[in-house]
Amino acid sequence: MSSVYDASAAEERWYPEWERRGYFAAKPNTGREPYSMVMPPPNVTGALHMGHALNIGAIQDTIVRRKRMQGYETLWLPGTDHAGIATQVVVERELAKEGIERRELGREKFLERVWAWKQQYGNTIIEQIKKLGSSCDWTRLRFTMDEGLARAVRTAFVQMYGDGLIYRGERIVNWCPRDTTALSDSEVNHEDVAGELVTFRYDLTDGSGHLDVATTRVETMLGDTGVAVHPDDERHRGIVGKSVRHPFTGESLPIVADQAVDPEFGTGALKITAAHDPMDFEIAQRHGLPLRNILTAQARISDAAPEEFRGLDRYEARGRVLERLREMGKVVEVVRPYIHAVGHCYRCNTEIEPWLSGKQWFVSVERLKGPAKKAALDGRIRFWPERWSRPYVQWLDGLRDWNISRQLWWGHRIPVWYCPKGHEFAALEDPDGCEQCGSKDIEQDADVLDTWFSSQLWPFSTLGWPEQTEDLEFFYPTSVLVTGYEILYLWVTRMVMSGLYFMKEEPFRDVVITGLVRDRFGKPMHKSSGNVVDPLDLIAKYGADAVRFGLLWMATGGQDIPLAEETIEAARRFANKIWNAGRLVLSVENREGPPRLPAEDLWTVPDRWLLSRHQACLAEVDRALDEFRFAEAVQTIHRFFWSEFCDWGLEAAKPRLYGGSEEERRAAGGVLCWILERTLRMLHPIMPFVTEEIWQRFGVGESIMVAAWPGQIPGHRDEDAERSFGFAEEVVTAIRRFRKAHGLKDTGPLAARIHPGTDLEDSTIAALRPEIERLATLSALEVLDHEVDPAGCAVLAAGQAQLLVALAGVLDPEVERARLRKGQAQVEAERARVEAKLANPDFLAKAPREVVEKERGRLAGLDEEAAALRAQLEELG
RNA sequence: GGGCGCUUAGCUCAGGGGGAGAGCACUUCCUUGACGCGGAAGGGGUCAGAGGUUCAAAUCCUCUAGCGCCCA
Repeated sequence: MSSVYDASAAEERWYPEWERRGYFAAKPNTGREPYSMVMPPPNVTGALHMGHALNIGAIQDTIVRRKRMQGYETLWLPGTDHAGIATQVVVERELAKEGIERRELGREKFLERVWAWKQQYGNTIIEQIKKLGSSCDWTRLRFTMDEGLARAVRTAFVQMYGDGLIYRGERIVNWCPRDTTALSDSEVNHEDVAGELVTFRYDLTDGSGHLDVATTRVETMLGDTGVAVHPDDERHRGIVGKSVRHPFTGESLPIVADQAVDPEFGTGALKITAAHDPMDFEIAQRHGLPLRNILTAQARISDAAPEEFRGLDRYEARGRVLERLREMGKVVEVVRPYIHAVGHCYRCNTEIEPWLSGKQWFVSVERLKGPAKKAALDGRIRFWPERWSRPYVQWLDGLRDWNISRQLWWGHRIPVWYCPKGHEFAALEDPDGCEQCGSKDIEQDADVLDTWFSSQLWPFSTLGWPEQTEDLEFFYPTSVLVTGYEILYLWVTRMVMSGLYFMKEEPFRDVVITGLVRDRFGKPMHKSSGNVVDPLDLIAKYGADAVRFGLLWMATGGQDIPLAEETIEAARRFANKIWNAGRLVLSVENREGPPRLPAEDLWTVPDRWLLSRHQACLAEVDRALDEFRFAEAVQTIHRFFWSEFCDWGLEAAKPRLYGGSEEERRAAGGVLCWILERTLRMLHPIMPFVTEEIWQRFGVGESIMVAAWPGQIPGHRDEDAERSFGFAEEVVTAIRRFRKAHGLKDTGPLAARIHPGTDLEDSTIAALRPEIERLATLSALEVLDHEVDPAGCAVLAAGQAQLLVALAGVLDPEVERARLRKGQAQVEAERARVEAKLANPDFLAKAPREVVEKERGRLAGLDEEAAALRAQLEELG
């Protein structure tokens, strides 16, 4: 075994081997309890980013590998999402390079191109996910446009349509002029923008005065068809029913009164642009005001506006309209900059235009949101961390109908047909004629469904729904879902609603919400900011195990993670540490068969101590992982392995390994071997490669991946051993510290004498003298059966014992005095604190007895230490 | 406007009612037969501020300030 662990060699060796042996594949009805999880499907257009590395590579794989080892029939189902807009844009861009426009090509040819693109590039991210070591069931790989999933989407649509949950209506939608499609409310990001607030003047047609209105989109006044005021607004009493004159068209716009107007905003008069604002639209509907759509799909001024503005884009028009109003003396005020929130497309970040785009399909959410809310309130769906359940519930409370029409070509086409007689019907199979009149002249709706309409079905459509498959029967509902909070509303809520609606059961029990991986300064990673870290680069540099371990180390409490590369680097060194500990243990314990603990009567104090610590570690790791607290699990393992197993356990075993009898050597090696093997299993879900690489050398099974998760053995907890070894550590540390204080070499000759102060100390010294001598590199540790006059010696603090080191003339008394005074200061500070506590009668009366006892014991120890230090200083003069 | 999170060592962050922790960085020493990607010892913090609850508060409550996010 090389002294340096080679991560990439292990990765290349084991991943294909695991997959080849079928370890990743789940089987329904094996008699085992199911544990299932669907992978949030990344976009086919996507490349692996740090979020995937965290969610998929670190968290999800850790969960499923552990569950698999725990004996569950574990399914982790992977797949990709067709990502309507994103994919269409990618292919359009490709066509543009050839000078082709999508519409010239036609729908059918265009879709052929998209499929061709998907065949060629759609699996890129799948291959990248494998680099993380992800143990998903590739035999069940799904794509949201697969035949089976298309069937599921159609079934879902037809069922909801038949149930009256899907309807068609004409309303203002969120329109992205770049992608020329409508978006749902969830796909719009509101961002503050520095714009302008223009107040301009409409003259009353009867010449009796004027009305001032304010807007941030002054160009929309080209589509104004009225003005509204609040019915109770004193300022505007008497003008309701009158009208104003449009400065460009000369048309007269009625003044109406409506409760929806906010009298606090601006002058309290609201210009009504019915075709370009949702609230204006509603007011217009109530008062019978006309609609005038002055924008084209590309957000240019349409022919419905006065000629001088036609063809301008919305921003040009904004300037031109203001300029013209100014010329006419109609501008009252311009506030600039005016900070206000503007909707942006979540795919391309273009400013959204509220727009009337003709009839669109909507999902009515009234009947869906109640059950989804109740599932969380009743605890049938649990969020980790719990604090996410409130935003989930509140979002459902405020949820409005969901626009599912997309004016795209790539996606699931809406399965609704129309005939010339005005009939409309939804159908599972492509129909030959109109359901109602039989007319052959039918036409399918041109639009496709929102991508999220298909992904909301993911937890059951991937298992075969609407067919009652074995998979569906066995693995639904799934056990857990892991995702970032950025798609909580877009996706998680909708899966719950549709899972409850179609399956009558919530789609998962636990929802683990993770933070976002940010750059080292806490800024979001963006291509435009140039701060994107590629997980594949990190894997190449540090190994997949280190990336996983490092990410989990940082993944605390669902907080965002500022990516600290040093932590990944530290994780790589940890992998190397494990490797080398493995080398040591394997070199001394070279045997056949499973690691077996030696008979209990052969266990020494260090053995019992290490077994106890190992047990404590395992209990803590189990608890942390059961509660999805990955960082705690990682910290616990790191501390146990490095500080306890390596620094103390292996070192304390060396006297027996290298200087003991054959029986001692075998016993010591056996314990280390047994603990290491189980620790590897405990660590395998997090660091699959290095653990497999070492575990294979034990020759105890075909793969650690299919080995059992180590069970807890509470009987191995041993408080006596912990106390005893703790005392030995104190002695060793005291001597090392003394040596450093005097500038002595760590390995120079030094002898010490000790008189144990308690039975426990006595037995510890009796049992561990060789270990203490080795760890403290003492030439000898002499055991005294009585206290002695410390004249000429340094007295060191260790428990209740008298620990003496000969000053032997070579030591500088000044240095020794400084050392003692420093100790005195520390002891005094600590003593004052403890004494004050014990002087408080309330503390004595009300604190739990063990806490009081602990403080008393502490005070006694400090008193002795102080006395010894004082005596020492007197001795030195 | 409503909600949520954060503020702890030089840096990045854990912890979450009873002796302030980790990684990195820093100082000093050590080629001791797993590892120098290592070992040993050490320096460094009125746990954002103010009140409150409690025998006891970094931790619970209230408020304030700053930073960030979500929703309207």
